[in-house]
Amino acid sequence: MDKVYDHKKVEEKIYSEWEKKGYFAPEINSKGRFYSIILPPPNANAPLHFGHAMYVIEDVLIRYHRMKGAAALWLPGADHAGFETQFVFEKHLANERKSRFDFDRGTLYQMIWDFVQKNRGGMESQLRKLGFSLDWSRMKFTLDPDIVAIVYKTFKKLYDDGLVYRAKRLVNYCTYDGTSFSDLEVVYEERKDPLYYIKYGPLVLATTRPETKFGDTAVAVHPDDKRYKKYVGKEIDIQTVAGYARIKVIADESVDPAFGTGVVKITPAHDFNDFEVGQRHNLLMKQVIGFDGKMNKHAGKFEGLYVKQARKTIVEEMQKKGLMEKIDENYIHRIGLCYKCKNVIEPLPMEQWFVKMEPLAKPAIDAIRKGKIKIHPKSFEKIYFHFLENIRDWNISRQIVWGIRIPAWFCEKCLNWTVTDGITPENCSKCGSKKLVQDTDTFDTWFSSAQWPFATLLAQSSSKSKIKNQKSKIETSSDFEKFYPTTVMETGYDILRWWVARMVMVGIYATDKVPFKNVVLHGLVKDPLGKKMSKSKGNVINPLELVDQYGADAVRFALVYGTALGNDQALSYAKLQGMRNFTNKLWNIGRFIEMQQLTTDNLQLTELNSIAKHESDKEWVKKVESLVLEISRYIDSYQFNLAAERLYEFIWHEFADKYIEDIKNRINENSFTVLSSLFTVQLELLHPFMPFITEELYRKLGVKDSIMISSWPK
RNA sequence: GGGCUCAUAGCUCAGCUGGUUAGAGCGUUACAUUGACAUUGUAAAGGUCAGAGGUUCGACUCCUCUUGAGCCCACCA
Repeated sequence: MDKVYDHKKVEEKIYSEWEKKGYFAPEINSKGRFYSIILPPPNANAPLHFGHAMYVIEDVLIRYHRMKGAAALWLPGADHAGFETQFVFEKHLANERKSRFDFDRGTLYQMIWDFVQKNRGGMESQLRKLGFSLDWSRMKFTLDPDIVAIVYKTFKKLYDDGLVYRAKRLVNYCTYDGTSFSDLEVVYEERKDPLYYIKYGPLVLATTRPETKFGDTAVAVHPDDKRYKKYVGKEIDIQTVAGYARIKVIADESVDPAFGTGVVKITPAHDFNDFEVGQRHNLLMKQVIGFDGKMNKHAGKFEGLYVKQARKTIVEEMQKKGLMEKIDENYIHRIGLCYKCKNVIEPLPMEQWFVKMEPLAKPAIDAIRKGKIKIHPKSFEKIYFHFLENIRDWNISRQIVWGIRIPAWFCEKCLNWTVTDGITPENCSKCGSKKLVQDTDTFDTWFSSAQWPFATLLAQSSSKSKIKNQKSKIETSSDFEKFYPTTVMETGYDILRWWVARMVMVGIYATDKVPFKNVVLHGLVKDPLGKKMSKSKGNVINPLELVDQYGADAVRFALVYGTALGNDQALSYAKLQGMRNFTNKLWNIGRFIEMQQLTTDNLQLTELNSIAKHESDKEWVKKVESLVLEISRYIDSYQFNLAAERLYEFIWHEFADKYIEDIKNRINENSFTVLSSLFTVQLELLHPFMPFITEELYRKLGVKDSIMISSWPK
């Protein structure tokens, strides 16, 4: 054995051997326990970031339960990441001075498909380098035909149950990216903007958006506001930059009498609150801003101006005409931005597909309350409940091509929509006309992601059953029956609402079962200075570079060591180095044992108990016995940091520093058997965390061909 | 406005349902070591566990408040 452990010599070789031997595939006909985790599918198009390296927690669980005898499935997948990917692709196009509008839908889709296929393997090989024991034979992609078929079925079911509806509502629209977004995809930023006090006939109102005044269909005051009581219900004459107009004054509870002058203009087509006021008072919706971000024909001479320009021009004109009472230049408010391109989100009225969330949210809330699903750490339950108890309907259509196209056809004759489970209909379901046009929109990526646990397993079942028909009858059980609900859903807490909550809702709806029994949430990995890693800050660290430098085992161990579940951590080079040193320590314990040149059987703890002769040896057997219990308990309770810390402490500072030093002077065959067997046990305990070096030492010491076929010590 | 998390040795952090002298890594100091390992060992210094109050026989650990840091949600025209 070399004096120093070199991970580069072993990791890749070992992983490919494991994969070849099929160690990662669970025994589907097992009579024992089934254990399953679905990997949160990384973006197929992007390299892994440090958050993905945290999936080491899943590998720890899978390897642990596999060793304990469960048929343990860890199913990998890749996400098409609809908008994210199209966004990247469009940047790519822009570099070539092209845009998506230069291509027809089919061509564009094919181009993105090729683009993604080119990049796709990267992510998969990175997962391998991290040592993740994923069952690659069950790999799934969100755009696989069998997955798409399931997504369609769910959509159809939702539609048939009246939970999907199409409506003209205000949506969060990014005029730069040309698509609408869900509420979660809007980020807010505090800004200082002018607050304009505009004269409206006898009234004065305050607004930050004078350019939308062409879309005003009412003026509102609070019902109890004495100042304006006499106007309520009446129409007032106002002078505007475009001439004279009449507008209705209404009373609505939502108006805050203390804000500005207590008078608000109501623009139902361009403000979420105004839209609701408009619904209550039956107001007209008048759209004055187009999807291109420019003022439309209702803005008169301002038509064609971008919102910003229009605002400036209108303000100037109002000032000239004496319609501007005053301007408060220091008004601070928060405005919604596109999470991706950071342009201002424009609330625009648009026909979209929505999912009614309340009926879905209720069972999802119950599932946690009744303990059918447990969230670890528990403190995240509050966030979960808060989201579901205040949930709003989900806009699931996106105006992009990269994704699953919505299976809905519009009838040009009767204007009705025909929804199918994916099959192109020949006739309109209402009037029978053949003049059908498919919706050009695609699903929000998260709509398919929300179905991931059952979709992946159901898709596996169908392909498996095909094999079944051809071959034998042994394969009576499908993946879905065996592995659903999955045991654990492990992911970053930052997507608890985006993903986890939606999986629970859609999962229960589609399958009548919770999609998983436990939610395990890890924290964010930040840069060494404690700042969030982001491309724009330029502080992104590639996990694979560190794997290369310190070894996968060291990186894995560093990520779980010293950070309690759900807490963020700053990457630390000192820690990585420390963990790399730990691998070397292990290596040298192995080397010490090898150098004794004594052959020995590797005995189980129970056997050691009876053969150990020396008092001290007996004690160490007991110590390791209780270590086994301790580590098991820590893993069972998702306290991975404690398991790692304890193993580190014990192996290095107790076993190596004390026991080995003690035994050096009195080595004999009996003691040696105890020592080396105990080391084997420790390797087994460590294996879920550090799969490579434990395997290499196992082989070097001649315990077995592979640690993958050994079981958790008892 | 609401919520969550965190404040423990110089630095980075552990410390489960309250119970012996509060722990680790890195760093620091002294010594040792060509002997499994310098990616080493032994030893040492270093903390009134943010502050105040409360519950308790007993609190770093539970409760309340205060201060400070970070994050999330909502959103006011």
